[in-house]
Amino acid sequence: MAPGLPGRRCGELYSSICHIPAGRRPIVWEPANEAERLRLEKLERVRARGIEPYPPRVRRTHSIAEAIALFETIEQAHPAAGEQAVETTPLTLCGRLVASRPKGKLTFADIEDGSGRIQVMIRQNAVGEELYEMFNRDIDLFDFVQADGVVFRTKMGEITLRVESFILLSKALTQLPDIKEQRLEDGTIRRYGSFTDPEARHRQRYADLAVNPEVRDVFRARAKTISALRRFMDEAGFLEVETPILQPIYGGAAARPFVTHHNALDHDMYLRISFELYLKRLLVGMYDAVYEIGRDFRNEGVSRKHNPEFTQLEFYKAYIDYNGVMDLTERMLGYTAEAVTGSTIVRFQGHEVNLAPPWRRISMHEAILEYAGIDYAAHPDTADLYRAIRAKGYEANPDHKWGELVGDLLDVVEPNLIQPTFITDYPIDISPLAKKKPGDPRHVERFEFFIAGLEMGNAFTELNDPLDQEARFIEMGRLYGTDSEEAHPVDEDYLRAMRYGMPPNGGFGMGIDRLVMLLTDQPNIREVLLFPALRIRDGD
RNA sequence: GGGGGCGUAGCUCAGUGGUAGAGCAGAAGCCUUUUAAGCUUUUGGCCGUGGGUUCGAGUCCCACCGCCCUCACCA
Repeated sequence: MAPGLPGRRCGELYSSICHIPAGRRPIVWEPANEAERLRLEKLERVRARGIEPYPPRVRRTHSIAEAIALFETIEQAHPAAGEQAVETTPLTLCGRLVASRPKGKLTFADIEDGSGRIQVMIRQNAVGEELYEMFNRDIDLFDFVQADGVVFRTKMGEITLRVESFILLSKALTQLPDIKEQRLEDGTIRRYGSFTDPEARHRQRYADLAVNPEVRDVFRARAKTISALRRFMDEAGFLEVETPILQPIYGGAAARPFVTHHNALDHDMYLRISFELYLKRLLVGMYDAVYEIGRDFRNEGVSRKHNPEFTQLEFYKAYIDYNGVMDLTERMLGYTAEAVTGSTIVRFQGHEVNLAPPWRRISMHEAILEYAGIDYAAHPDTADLYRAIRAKGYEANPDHKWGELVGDLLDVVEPNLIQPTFITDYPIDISPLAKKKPGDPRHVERFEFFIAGLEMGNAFTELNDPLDQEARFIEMGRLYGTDSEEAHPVDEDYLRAMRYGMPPNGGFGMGIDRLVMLLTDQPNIREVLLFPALRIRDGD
């Protein structure tokens, strides 16, 4: 905030407290509005009462969920208590004040911690006039408090902490968006007020999480997803490894990298765009099955399905081909869906999909014939295929190679692939790391799989012929040679590794963010990233 | 990068070229079993930023910034 605007007085006050020389005042927070100014005044008033608003010591005997469970256990053990009040022994709870209903010398409020929410009852008689006044005058919504008391059930049937005393744990100087909840007869909760602006929610995710419990649930599901995948891989006999994120040569995908610079070594480095080439080196090193879960970085546009950094699972397993990878994929996702949602049947944006194996397997040729009505095998000439695509009314890039035109047709197919589907056997010129299909020089043993119209992952029978691989790298380099931005460097060390002998193997890569989108029914990747990439903006 | 939409109080949103509004939050008062508490009173605005048209712009025009959708890009 610029000097001279309202609230400056408080900034000056803080400057003087901090002994900042005049003219050298650093950036000091100043209240942005009347509500914040009043909160700052309250903080000073609390200090004036001789109370530290951010005390170093906390005591908590139970989480809120534990306290409620404890009460319910006691209540069930004394069913004949009748009119006799049932209550717990004294305990201490901590949490954020999220609702307050003062009624004269009695106040009902709600506090919330990470485990849940409970009503607290504060009576002037119980806590004394001074504390009671402080609670109503100086404690605001969203402050953190610690409260001692016993848990009982009110006349209205609400499990409640009857407060004997309390202390302020942390003063909130900025108000969060206020959201009220009404519990209906059937137990559902109706909410009033909302914090929904996606920009504000993503730039200030902490506020989003603080007031929107369902957003917290999304990231719990994300954590469960990753831990289920890891459990599945571990139990399937895979070794979890970590490979370099900072790489001297990037590869394994056709994406533009982020470039950075190592000062001491004085050379440029790249943030990885895939794990592939490092993980396959490990098969040369005689691990039979490896996987990695981690972040990839691609310097491309952002969209509903793309974030510049995203989380990927890749695995490579010796002595299987892409058919074996499909078997593993089905089982892995069925297992993960079950672990996260309790069922293999998942609802996503109005669709109901069943992730239980087996999934449909259909070749790219058949899929394009079925959904785009084009028999691309009947058009082996690039210009001919281009005309056939245009004749059907689809867009096509005239500069694309034959295999790229085929790949483009997948965009027509994709929205139709609602139930989990493996699309198999891709054109070779868009698949430089996959092994050729026997007896078919134009295709490789590769599949991608789609669920609810989303492309989820990519896998092949991995190419382990070092000379074929070298030829493909050179072809790639020639292809992209005209465009330095997309030039693909030849990874000589990777070729050397292959020349030592690489076992036949099947490899797999999957975007975990998209899987979380599917399992949490979120249509936008930003909703499953805690801090999605946003343009830098003043003040954020 | 192209096309479309949006940007007004802390939050969610109204607003016809003519005095900037509502609900909730906030403040003051009353209230000892409330629970979206209630009743009374009330504070709060660079209408994204900068130009322009006009007697007069939140509103119309242009540019820029940001967000959303979409296309392109993206194995």
